[in-house]
Amino acid sequence: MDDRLTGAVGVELSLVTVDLAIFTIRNGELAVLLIDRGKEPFSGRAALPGGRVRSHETLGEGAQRELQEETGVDPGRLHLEQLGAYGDPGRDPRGRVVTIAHLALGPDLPVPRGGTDAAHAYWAPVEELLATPDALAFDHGRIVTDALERVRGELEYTTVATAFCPDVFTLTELRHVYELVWGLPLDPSNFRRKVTRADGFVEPTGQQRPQPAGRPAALYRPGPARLLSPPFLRAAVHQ
Amino acid sequence: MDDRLTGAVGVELSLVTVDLAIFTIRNGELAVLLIDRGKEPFSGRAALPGGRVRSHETLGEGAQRELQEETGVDPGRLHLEQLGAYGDPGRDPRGRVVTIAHLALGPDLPVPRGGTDAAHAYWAPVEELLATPDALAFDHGRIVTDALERVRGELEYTTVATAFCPDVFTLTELRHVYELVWGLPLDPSNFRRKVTRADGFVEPTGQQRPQPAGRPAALYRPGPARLLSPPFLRAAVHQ
DNA sequence: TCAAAAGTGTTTTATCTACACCCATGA
DNA sequence: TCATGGGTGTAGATAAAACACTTTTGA
Repeated sequence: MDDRLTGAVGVELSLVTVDLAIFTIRNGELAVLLIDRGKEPFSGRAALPGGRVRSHETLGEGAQRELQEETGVDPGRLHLEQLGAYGDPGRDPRGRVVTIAHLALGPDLPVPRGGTDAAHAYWAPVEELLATPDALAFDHGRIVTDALERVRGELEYTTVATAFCPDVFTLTELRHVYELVWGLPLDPSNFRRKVTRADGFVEPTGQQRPQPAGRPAALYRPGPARLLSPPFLRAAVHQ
Repeated sequence: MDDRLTGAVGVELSLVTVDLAIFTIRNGELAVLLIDRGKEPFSGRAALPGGRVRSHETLGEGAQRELQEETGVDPGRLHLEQLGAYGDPGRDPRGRVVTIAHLALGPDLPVPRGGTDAAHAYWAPVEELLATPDALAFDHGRIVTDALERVRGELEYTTVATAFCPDVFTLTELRHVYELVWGLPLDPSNFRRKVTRADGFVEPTGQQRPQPAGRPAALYRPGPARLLSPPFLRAAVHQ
């Protein structure tokens, strides 16, 4: 990322990168993966992981490769989608850099190993980050905000919430995902009804998991459906 | 768009363009603006309007400029949003070209004037286009498909449908937008109720418009709301 | 006065919300 | 047997779907 963008003035070429907003739930809060930049620009500042798209790969493949490089996790276990392109002329002081931001969701992942060019990689609580949007390098604060808004919306009409859960999970765990991402409490019994009624959202495994206290909980795995019908609306019309 | 992308191999630079899927409703059907390409590659094939992003402008500004160049319409009257980035290595035979596809919606626009590098520009019915997805150059068939799916979804939970209407419109005209985009009939009375109940969707002007036959219709203008609450769900659970 | 399109009302049905209540387990 | 969390049932409010019905105009 350090090469000077020698002005290809006539042809107006750009450097194209992918950046990743990788969310997970750790210690009961929503967290995003950050790296501490070891190089200029923004040396010492926190940033989203990312890197150049190589000439032979698609944008999605580039994002998947960076994802694996930064987290060391099998990308097949993560939900990955494109968020959007960010290309304001001033967003990178080195010159024109257009980044294709991606959004990844995963279960509580192992502490990431340091990426190739990343000195440190660590999970940062999203809540703190939103309070100080300029804490991140480039326009990455904006990207995190947009990514979070995307996730909040997608929980309403898709089944991606299961991407935050391990292979098998309880309905209480799934409800915690909604409560943490939306930042509001949900009625346990109504949530259970909606999830089990929605076709293909979750499938019972037939197994149970003992709890620290109380009745053991039934375990479920993700179902085949990607879209949620009917959707879960987070804020009904409340006059 | 004709310059050879002389391989900047070491630095892997890309040409960044914007492409526009501009939808309107003409003659009772949904139409998208196409141009006939006059140059290689895909000379003679139809394509979406678009062009290079200039070094000083944001992606949105580039899209807005292309929009004005192709349609000659004040961009303030159109709804414009980013759709997504398309950058598969093989999508342009000249080399790596990443395009940031945008989506624009507008009322029945004047027949577009030919753009700068576009021999012809014309409105093509979307329905015919979907039947022959390979009719378009590059991956533009895919972009049109994705754009249409985006519009269909946004009608459910936003107020963008008014972007298809002129400054003032009747509720029947607004309903026709939904019916055309979704491709299914809606109950007029229930539609009316939902629209007028939804806060900030439309505002009555107090005026009326005589109809070719029957009672004159009340005229409305777009309201201030951008999000629709509660949303309009197109296909309820019909087990 | 008739046709046509706008606009209102009503009935039925489904769904959401809130909350009471029961179940299964460990201590 | 008690506390704890999982899980079920139910009554009232709210909204959606279907469709009958009324209103207003031009011919």
